[in-house]
Amino acid sequence: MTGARVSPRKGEQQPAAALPVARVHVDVPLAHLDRPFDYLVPEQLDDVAVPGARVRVRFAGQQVDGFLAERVAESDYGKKLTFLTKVVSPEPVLSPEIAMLARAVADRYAGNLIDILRLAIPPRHARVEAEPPPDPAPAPEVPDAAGWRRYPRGPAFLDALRAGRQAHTVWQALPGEDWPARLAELAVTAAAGERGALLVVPDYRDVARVYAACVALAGEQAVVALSADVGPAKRYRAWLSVLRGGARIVVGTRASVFAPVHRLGVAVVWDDGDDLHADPHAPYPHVRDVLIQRAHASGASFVAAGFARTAEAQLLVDSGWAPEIVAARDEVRTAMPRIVALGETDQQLARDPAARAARIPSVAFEAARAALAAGRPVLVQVPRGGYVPALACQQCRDVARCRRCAGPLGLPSGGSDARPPTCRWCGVADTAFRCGNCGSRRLRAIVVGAKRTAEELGRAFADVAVLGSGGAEVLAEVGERPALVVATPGAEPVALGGYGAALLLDGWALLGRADLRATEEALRRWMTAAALVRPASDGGRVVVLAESSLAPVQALVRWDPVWHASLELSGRTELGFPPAVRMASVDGTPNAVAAFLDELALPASGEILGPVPLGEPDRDGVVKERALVRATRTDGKALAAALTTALHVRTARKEPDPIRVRLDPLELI
DNA sequence: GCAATGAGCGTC
DNA sequence: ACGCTCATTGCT
Repeated sequence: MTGARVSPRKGEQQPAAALPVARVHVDVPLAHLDRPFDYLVPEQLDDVAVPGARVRVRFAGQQVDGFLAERVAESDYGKKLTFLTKVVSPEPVLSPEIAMLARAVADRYAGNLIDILRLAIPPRHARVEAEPPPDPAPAPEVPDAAGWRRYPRGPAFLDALRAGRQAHTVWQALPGEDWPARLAELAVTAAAGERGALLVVPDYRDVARVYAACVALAGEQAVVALSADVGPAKRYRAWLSVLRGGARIVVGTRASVFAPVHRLGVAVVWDDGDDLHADPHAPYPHVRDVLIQRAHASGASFVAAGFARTAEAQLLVDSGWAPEIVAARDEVRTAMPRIVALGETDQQLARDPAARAARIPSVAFEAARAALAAGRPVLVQVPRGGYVPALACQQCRDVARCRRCAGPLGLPSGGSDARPPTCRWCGVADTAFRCGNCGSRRLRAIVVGAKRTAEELGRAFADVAVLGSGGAEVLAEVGERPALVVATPGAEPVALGGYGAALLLDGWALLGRADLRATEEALRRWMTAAALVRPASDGGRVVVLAESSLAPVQALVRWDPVWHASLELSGRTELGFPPAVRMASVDGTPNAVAAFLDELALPASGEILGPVPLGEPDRDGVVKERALVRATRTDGKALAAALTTALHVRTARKEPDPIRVRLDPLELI
């Protein structure tokens, strides 16, 4: 045997000569298996088993998909390794940058890496992968950015982008702003300096508008639109052209935050308060948070932009991390429509019999009539169904809050009317409610219903076309002619030349929601609609049916989103809610929640609220529960780590009842 | 004293 | 969902 070459037996595999160990992320849904596993690379697969490739491996007796993270010289596993089964494709779809980002995001949300990778990397389409890549687009010219001169710090920000300096900002767009053009200018400025740009917007209508604006400045080759709404082949082709460096500018919806843009220069989120920016699948990452994480890791600039401002964006401004870009008050006054608020007491009904039948206040009726007479469309914003009713103070209409934890009070469902109002968060009944704002002891249930008003409004203007936008049928834009455009929030079509007037009829529905973000959301939706209306000097008018003493109503009338966001943030700080603290909701069966909380090793600042019952019994008669867990922002990482560890313990023990953990959830009921 | 059977657990 | 370990059981 000495000196004899050991020839491999038939069918026996040999490991690759160099870097024979592949570290693989396997696609299994169990939390405690969220780490790389080592496999041997057979010599036949040596040249295709590249870092970032999709692979298949045998794992616990099954063939599973995975991503090859890296090739290393040896394993520290200590036992015998199995060989990779196959390399699905040598396309390096998981770049090191995205792998690091996905890991950071998974950790931030107490989730699995593989769940993030499934979101970040679209399904493969073999035929598209085989197509020859298009020629890379040349760097575009620096665009003219005169539109940014209306904002004092705007040109300086563009200078930073052009020079490739990292600069973060929170931008408040002026009413009527052609914001897709402004975002395109940011992106093309970065691209002119051979850097990439990522523009993330709430929905596909916005993608189409911003894409068109970018193409107008930089040409078709330089831009791709990423959205799950297009077919798999088209989607993978667009994504691959980003991966291969063909397109520098990406416009997309929430999953595009992970687009493998080369040399990212600027990452922008438009309207970060829109709940479409929160991914609905575990671990529920939010666009704004991911882009902040990404800007931090890659040296890119970050922009949160919108007509309104969230408390989260306000915190970025207040902390000094993202100095704001806002127009001067004079500029705001010139750009905005005339806005009036009508509370229930000021709603003098119109004299016109048809308008009286529609229960439309005369001010609103007159605004609509004047706009239609001038040949312009009128926007009517009506509420969507399905809001959770809550309790409010009879006197000042402030949402009734729990004295212990400041959660919203509601009437316990299914019981008799005699039961006292109970906190939806901590479950404590409040038998002696007293309003924190005005001291009144009387409560009222908040009622929803204004859709009929809009329908009847059509009858009041019998000879005018009524167009609907909302639900399944959403209009992108309407023309420059008289029409009543009835839309639910988020589905407002853009009007060429602007609306002549807008009637915002959903005040009670928006403000009455039993939600922490109800006022912020109301203002955001109103501003989004009101921003589509012509300036006051051009006859533009907005009527909102809500009490003018309320903070979001005042913020709308004065067009002061910054003031409202500051107020909102200080309120949340006082109450101990996000973004002032880090909070997690923990949902599951009562037993599962109790066992999970028992296992949870909270950081020093950690605190548990609840659990409280959640909704109605399911078909097994079990009422799910929700607990809220909070910690200081400094302890945010420790909180996420503690939640992750507790989840590991549960999946490792194969506990049958699942626990759902969401960090900083949008809805805190 | 030791094989046969099954529950539990890690998964490379 | 496979396949390994280890404990318990039952029989010599």
